[in-house]
Parts: sequence; structure tokens; C-alpha cells
Amino acid sequence: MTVSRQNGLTESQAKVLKTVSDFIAENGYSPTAKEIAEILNVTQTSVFEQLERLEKKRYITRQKGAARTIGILEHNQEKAPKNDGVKLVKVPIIGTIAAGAPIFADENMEGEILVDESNIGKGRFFALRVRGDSMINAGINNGDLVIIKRQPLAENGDIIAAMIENEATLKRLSLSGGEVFLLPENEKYSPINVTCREDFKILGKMVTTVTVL
Amino acid sequence: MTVSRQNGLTESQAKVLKTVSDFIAENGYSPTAKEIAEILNVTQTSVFEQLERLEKKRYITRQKGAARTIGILEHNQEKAPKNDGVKLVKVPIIGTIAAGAPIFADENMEGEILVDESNIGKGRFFALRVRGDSMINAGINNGDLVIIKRQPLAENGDIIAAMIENEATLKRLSLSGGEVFLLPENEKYSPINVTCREDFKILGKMVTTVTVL
DNA sequence: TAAAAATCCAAACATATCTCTGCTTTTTCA
DNA sequence: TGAAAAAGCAGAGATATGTTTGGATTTTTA
Repeated sequence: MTVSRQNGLTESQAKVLKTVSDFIAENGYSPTAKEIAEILNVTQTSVFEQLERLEKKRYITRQKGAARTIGILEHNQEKAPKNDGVKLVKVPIIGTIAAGAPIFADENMEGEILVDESNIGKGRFFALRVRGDSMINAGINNGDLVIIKRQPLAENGDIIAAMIENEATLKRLSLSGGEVFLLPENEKYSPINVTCREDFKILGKMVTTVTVL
Repeated sequence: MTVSRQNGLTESQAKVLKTVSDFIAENGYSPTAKEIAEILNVTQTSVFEQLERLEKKRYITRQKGAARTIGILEHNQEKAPKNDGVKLVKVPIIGTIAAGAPIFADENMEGEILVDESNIGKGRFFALRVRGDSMINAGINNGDLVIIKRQPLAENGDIIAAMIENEATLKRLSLSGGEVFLLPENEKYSPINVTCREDFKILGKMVTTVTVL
């Protein structure tokens, strides 16, 4: 097979770089060589070598001997895709929120939706269909699709998808004075205090909604 | 001594949180417990306990067993200082750039300058006096002060302070196709190719200049 | 003021993680 | 086509790093 190059990188190097980049976008910290190796199904040693090459070519930085210190140097890569200014990204629709637990497996996909990347930025996304009216004051109605960026962290005021009591729910996050609340955007419902709930987990942050007619 | 609380955190907890936050702002990845311990002059174990508390109070997130995976959850902390909308930050002036190596020690400080935080954001900063005319086209003149945010990474097009041949220099960074150049902003001077220079190191990124009369 | 919580420590422990060695196979390119 | 570069592997070494244990001391709070 011919190894094609892009931006001075070989296919394999580009794959490692993209894996690192995606991982950081999703988790907020860099992957270990082993984690990259598992994702790409190669050995840790092999990844280590690729990282060395990427560092030599100045696509990344690392700290010798320190874990998870890969930093990505932004080249003038494939920014501005030049087609017609719009880059569409496929986002899988994986379930209904405020109903049972959505499952992050491809076989459970309801379908896909195309979203303009400029609306959502980089990262890994999924879409959920909203059931109920608990977020009606935020302009999110029954039947809408919400696009969620997978991330384990969110900020005060973000609308997030979260698991609680094994259910997925869409709420506004409120952090103050060490207390954590999930706020519905509808007076009919009450805030949920999740400060000390072990079963609470943030799935991601809502980045946009798509109203389906 | 009385332990005062802010935002539901004890003084000691707040100190650890701030250390983590500063570290991430400066390095782009989170510190280890040991690194925090060294900065605060306590033991690793002690820091570990503080991190547990901060996690319980949901000020941070961590991944069990994994290195450098602290993430900061932004509370509605001391944002908006409410005095008169302007928050001034002290930035040390630590030398002259394009002259000998500037030294990052307090005893070598020339002085301090106050900068509005809204102009420079969060992070750790220092200021350098510019000598020479190599960046004249970027509006940076002989004698100006440049405010540099300490960071080991920079993006294509950023104006950076960097060490090369044991000298500090201010140049525009150019990354393309695996090649790295430092570009002066003055036709009189030539780009420097630093692609394979071991002695090249980014000190930080210029965030603003202050013209001194 | 006594119990509870917070802070701190030294010393291990367990393992996550980076790095090295030596070797094979595939791809590139002069 | 033959040497060089790239990609890959298994296995081990070295250490960085999270975690546990068992305390001591101080501060907070009911």
C-alpha cells in the first residue's frame, strides 16, 4: 500500500496525531502512549516512536519522562476547507433523553444528522432526541434534537446531558459554594441537588439544538 | 490561626485549587500531586487528601489511577470583581529581549507594571523591554514593553518570545509542513529556520504591548 | 469543651507510564 | 534495485505517580 503524505506527515503519523487531538478534545487531558496504542491497535512502542517523530517535526510537544504531557502545536493544517466554506460533520443520533439510558454504541444508533462544523467546533458529538418540556424556557421543546459534545467537565450555566439514577437528563448546571444543582428550565419542575450523588455523571455539554419539523 | 473560607473551600483547599489552576494555565496539562506538593511545600499525601476533598466538593474532576488528569470545574467564583470593572494584575518586568538571556527570578526584576486583566486573560505573565527594530512592522518598537504569557506551546502566526542560542528573541512563529521558522517583522532581517534546533525553546506568547513614553 | 473535621506527615505499595533494546517487515526513493 | 526511512513488535527497565496506612496536630463546631 502506498503511504500518502499530508502536511509532511505520513498516514500513520497523521493517524496518531488525530487520535491525540480527538482524545484531548474529548477528555481535556492528553492520552498516554498505551491508550493511543489501544485505540489504534498497535503497540505502545510503536506509538512512542510516532510521538518522537511528531515531536521532531514539531507537531506536538512533550515533557520527557512525564505522563500525559502531549501538547498539540496548531499548524495551518486543513483549516478553511475551501469547498464552499461549510464543513458538515456527521453526528450519530443515539437515543432519547429523559428516558432510559442512552447507549454509546454504533448498533444503537437511530440515524445520523449532518451539522455544520462551524456551529459546533471540534470534538466528539452525539445527538439525542428530547422528550418532555422541562427545558422549555431555554427554547428546547419536546421532539427537538440536541447536539451534545462529549466531555466530562462543564461550567456553571452550561446546559448538560447527565446520567442520574441511570437515566439521561438534560438540565442546566449550577455550581455555587460547593453545591451542585441541575436546574430545569420550567417552573413546573424543581432543581435537583446532585452534590453528593455518586450516580451523577456528566455526559457532555449541549452545543446546539436542531428543531425537527 | 483562623481558617477562613471562601466559596465553601478552606484556605488550604483554595491554595491547592489555585496551584492546579495556575499550573494548567501555564503548562497546558495538569500537575501531579507531587508537583503541587513541591510548590506548596507540603507532602504528596497531604495534597492527595486535598484533591479528594476538592473532588468531593466538585471543584475538580480526576480519573482514578491516571496521571495528570485533574480537570477544573469553573464555579461562579471571583469572576466580576465588582469594584469598577477593572482588575489590574501585577506583571514583573524581567529584562530586555533580543539581548542576553532574561532570567526568571524575582531578584532580577527590573520592576513591575500593572496591566488590566481583561486585556491579557488568565495565566502567568512577564514583561520584557524590547531592543531593536526587528518587529517594527508588527507595531513593536525599540523600548516598548511586551507582555508575555508563559506557555510552552504557541500557534502558527503567534508572536512569541523564544530562546535560541541562549538569547531571548521576539519573533512571529511560522509552522508549515513540518518546518518551523521565526519571522522578523522587518525586511531588513531574515527568517530563522529552527526546525531542527535543539537550543530552541518557546518561552511564551505575546499578548499585548505597552508603549512607554 | 469534647467530638468532629481538617491538616499534615513518613513510609510504603501498586501500577501507570515513559523509555530502551534488539529485531522483522514494509515502504520510499535515489 | 538496494540502501534508507518508516512502521511495527515483544519484552524489559526505570521511574513517575496515584493510593494506602497509621498516625500526630490543629481548627472548627455543636
